[in-house]
Amino acid sequence: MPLLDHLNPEQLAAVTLPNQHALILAGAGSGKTRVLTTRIAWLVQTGNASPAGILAVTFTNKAAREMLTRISAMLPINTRGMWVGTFHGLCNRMLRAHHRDAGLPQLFQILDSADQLSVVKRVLKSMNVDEEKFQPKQVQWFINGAKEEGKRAGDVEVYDDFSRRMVEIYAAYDEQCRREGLADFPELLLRCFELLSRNEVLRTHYQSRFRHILVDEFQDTNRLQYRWLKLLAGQGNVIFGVGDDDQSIYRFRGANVGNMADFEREFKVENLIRLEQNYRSHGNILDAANALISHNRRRLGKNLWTAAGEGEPVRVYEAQSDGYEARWIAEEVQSLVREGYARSDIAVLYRSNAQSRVLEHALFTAGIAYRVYGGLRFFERQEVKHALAYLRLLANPDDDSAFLRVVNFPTRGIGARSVEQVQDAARGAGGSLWAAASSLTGKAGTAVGAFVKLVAAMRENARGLPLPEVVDHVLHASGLLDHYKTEREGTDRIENLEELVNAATAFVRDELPTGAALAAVDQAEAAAAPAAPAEAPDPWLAAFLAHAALESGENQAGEGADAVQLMTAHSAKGLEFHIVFISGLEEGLFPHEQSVTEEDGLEEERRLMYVAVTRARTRLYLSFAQTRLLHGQTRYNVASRFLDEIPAAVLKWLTPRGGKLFGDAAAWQPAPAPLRLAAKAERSGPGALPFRIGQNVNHPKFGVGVIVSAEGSGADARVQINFGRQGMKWLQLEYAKLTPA
DNA sequence: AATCCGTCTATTTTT
DNA sequence: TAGACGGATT
Repeated sequence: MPLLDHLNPEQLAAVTLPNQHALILAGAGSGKTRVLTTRIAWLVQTGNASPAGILAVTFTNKAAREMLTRISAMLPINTRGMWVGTFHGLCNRMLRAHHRDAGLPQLFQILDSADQLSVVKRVLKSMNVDEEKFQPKQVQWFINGAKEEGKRAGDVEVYDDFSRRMVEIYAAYDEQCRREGLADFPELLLRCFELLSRNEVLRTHYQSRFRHILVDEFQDTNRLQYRWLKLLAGQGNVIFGVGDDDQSIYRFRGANVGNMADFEREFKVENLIRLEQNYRSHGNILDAANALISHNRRRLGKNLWTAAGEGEPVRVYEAQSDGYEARWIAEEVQSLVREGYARSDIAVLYRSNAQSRVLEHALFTAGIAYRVYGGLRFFERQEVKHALAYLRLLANPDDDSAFLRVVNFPTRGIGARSVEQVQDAARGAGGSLWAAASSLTGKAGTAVGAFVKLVAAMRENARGLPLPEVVDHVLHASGLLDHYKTEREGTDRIENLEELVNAATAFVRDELPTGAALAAVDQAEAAAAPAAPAEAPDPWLAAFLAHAALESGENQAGEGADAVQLMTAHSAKGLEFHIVFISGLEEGLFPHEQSVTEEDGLEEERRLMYVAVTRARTRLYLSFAQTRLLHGQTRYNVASRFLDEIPAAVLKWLTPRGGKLFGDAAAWQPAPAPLRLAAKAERSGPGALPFRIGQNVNHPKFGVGVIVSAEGSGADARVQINFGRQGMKWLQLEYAKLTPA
């Protein structure tokens, strides 16, 4: 079967497994997506499954899209009947189809994290809660955490006044969302889970439909997602899970690697296949990765190998400072480009976003085009959010969040007190702001009345128009375009607003089968759903709004440009590059200092490093700096322990190793102590200190460290030394047996 | 309604 | 150090 050509034995075994639960441990670069998509194609082609019997779930829209594209290339069928999408996308699809059973309005709106935060703030205000004690972010975190545990406010355990109040806030928040017809991200999951567990008819319907459930990135699932899968699997359906416990780097947002082991145990998985052949990296890079990850205790176990040669050694560079490190990277990039590498083949990775600054500066100075990942996405821009708020108000007048966002934007003389009046009236009547505003201003002439009339007119004029024209009408009628025309920096914003019309056009054209749009279609075919009401609101508008919330859009323009790629190690997951720089390999930074106090934190950092290392195809650079400016202070760091965990045999030090004079000594200059600290040390008297600030020293018990500061003189002389993982210590010079390292 | 100023904070992120 | 945010000012 041509479908199965060019698969290696393990991939082939995985693809052609019988209809039983399976867990595929897919190492980095082992052809995971290929196995997943070929498995689906194989199931359909052999008649083991019908397209409609397949549900495949991923974490990102990008991954879902990629899967659909590849399946379409392998199978000459319409992939429409297949449910391929993100957890949130699929839940949204199900909730739209059964909104009545789920207790949601047909046009419920989806809150992204920022929207959710503003609802939380609003609730806190209305409850007169001290925002110092109950910080909105923390409340949001609490609510989402509870939802991901499958708990409603009534299910959360209360152990003190604080948690009691927290639960009250949670309850009030959920009530507010219900009133406004809103669902936040975890709500989509939880609501869908509750729908299926409470409604036997629906559960049976979907259980008998999705005979094959395929899960991508199993290690990233949270508890609720796992339970959702279990529920859908029922007794007879088959789960095909693909994941890599060594690449689990999202525990901080609820991912639970333990789900893999639980799956294996609870489903009595007998088919466990390891994909260990790596098609991405050269041998030395894999050796480095394998050795590094072998320091983790809790693993399912896996060792990557490659048929490619060992390739180049892993290059290591020690810089005096973060600035020097960045400059060196820029120079190296320049010579690579001269060698013929495309800039886009090169990635510079770092642990935290703050590090991008120096790198950007160096690249900019060197005149190298670069692109930074992260930052504001298209649908998160304020002008786009404003436009979407008008659209939301058209679709659902009860959406107070949308109302508040645009009631006075562009400014139309509705001040805080007018808004408060409306809010009071709404509270009194138990209705929405929109309802209160319309009844309050029966006699027009007031500013609020004008706003109500404006939106009502917009709704009327938009009725029956195709989606892009609805968007276009709203942009004009709302005054958003005029507003940004008068603003100094408004040109970009206007472009984005015009882009929103394009997005709507593209949305209608492509019907993005990964999620939202199909909801409208499902509605008709949903077995258990009652007939749609005669005067259905524009399903396209609702679908587009869901799309905007679920898929926040490209990070930035310039996607395809030939530029060096700058990103965090987290964002690099799933990508690959010919050349990879991992910068800032210092204790406290990578591994991050906050991680050592967390349970299993260090192992997660190591997995993150493993992810970073395995992004490289042909060449990998590791670099660190002796000093780094952090929060406006110079920090003296020691090299990351991760460097020690990579076998010396695969490393090639470009600078003398560990400060000792190895190799090309001329290339290495001792770090000059920053002036401020040097002066402080000098105050203790000339000759008092046989050591220099910033110097590497050896301590018989604590090992190698860096002198960070000093005080006192003579017998009182003390030095502060950063021993990295041993921590920061003050040592009395007289007693401490320090030797230069 | 826009601007200024002081205060606070500072891992990682998708949906 | 710098950037974001909230409150007070103009």
